[in-house]
Amino acid sequence: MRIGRVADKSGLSAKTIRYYEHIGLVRPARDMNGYRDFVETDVHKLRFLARARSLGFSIKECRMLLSLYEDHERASADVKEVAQRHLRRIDRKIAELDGLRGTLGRLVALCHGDERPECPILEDLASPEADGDAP
Amino acid sequence: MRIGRVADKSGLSAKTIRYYEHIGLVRPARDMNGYRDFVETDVHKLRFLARARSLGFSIKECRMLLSLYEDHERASADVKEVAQRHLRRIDRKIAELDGLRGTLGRLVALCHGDERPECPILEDLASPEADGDAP
DNA sequence: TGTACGGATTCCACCGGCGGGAAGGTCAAG
DNA sequence: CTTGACCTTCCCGCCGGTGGAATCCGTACA
Repeated sequence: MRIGRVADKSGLSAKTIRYYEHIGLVRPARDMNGYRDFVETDVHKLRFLARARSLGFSIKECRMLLSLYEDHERASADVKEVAQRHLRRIDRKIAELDGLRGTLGRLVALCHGDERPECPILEDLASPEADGDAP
Repeated sequence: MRIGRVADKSGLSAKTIRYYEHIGLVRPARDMNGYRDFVETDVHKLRFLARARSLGFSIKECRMLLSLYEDHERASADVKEVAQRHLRRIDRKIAELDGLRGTLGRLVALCHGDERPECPILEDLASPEADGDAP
């Protein structure tokens, strides 16, 4: 199967699939003419990768998950640990963004947003003494 | 004032400050010996940039905010729009991460995390038919 | 037979926002 | 005179690809 078809079936772009081969995530065979020749297991792998990436796992984590997937002697604890680490990272990121949203939301609410130059947003940026929470 | 001192005062690294000069955010003078020579307004600008970056604004947005800051004829509406766009971006990102956390959290909860190879996480990655929400 | 076209190949460059580190210049203290 | 703390420029690398150029391959059609 050629790369275009695989792209359609996996949901990844041909570019991305070539990149994944480049970094060793898949190893498709080659035809006489030099074209990549993917078999079903390659497609399956690529779908796995697409799904894992869509859940926010890094390439490195995808590599680990893939090798766990292919290791039928694996312990589910190992998989779970990878996922939990990612979950904690997501939680940290959400907390960080929530903080930003709070601060920024307060500033935006304070700004009149009219033709005048006075602007609490710029004032905060220019002198971030406090957090804007003070009474 | 030399770059090390400015780094301390602004909270940015010397590397970052050089980079900001490179992309035209600051234009410090130079001493006879070639060293950058920052004045107070440079430091002020850099603190402004550090604060804006810490709120998650992109470099491009920082550039806009800085030019609005320096334009005393500005309309606060323009500043507010930049901030609101960023706010919406943050909200989208949070929503996305919340979705990931939901899916991933369910999968992690389902996984026994023991020595056995059975693993709902890998099963989902291998065949993402549904979202895991179906009864 | 020519040729037009869709798809494939390679390679190089670029994105943001820096960080690391090499190779060297400058200056004050000891 | 040397040490050490600075400073300079320069290029490479990170992540996870994307875009584009130049070049093949194979088929369909005139």
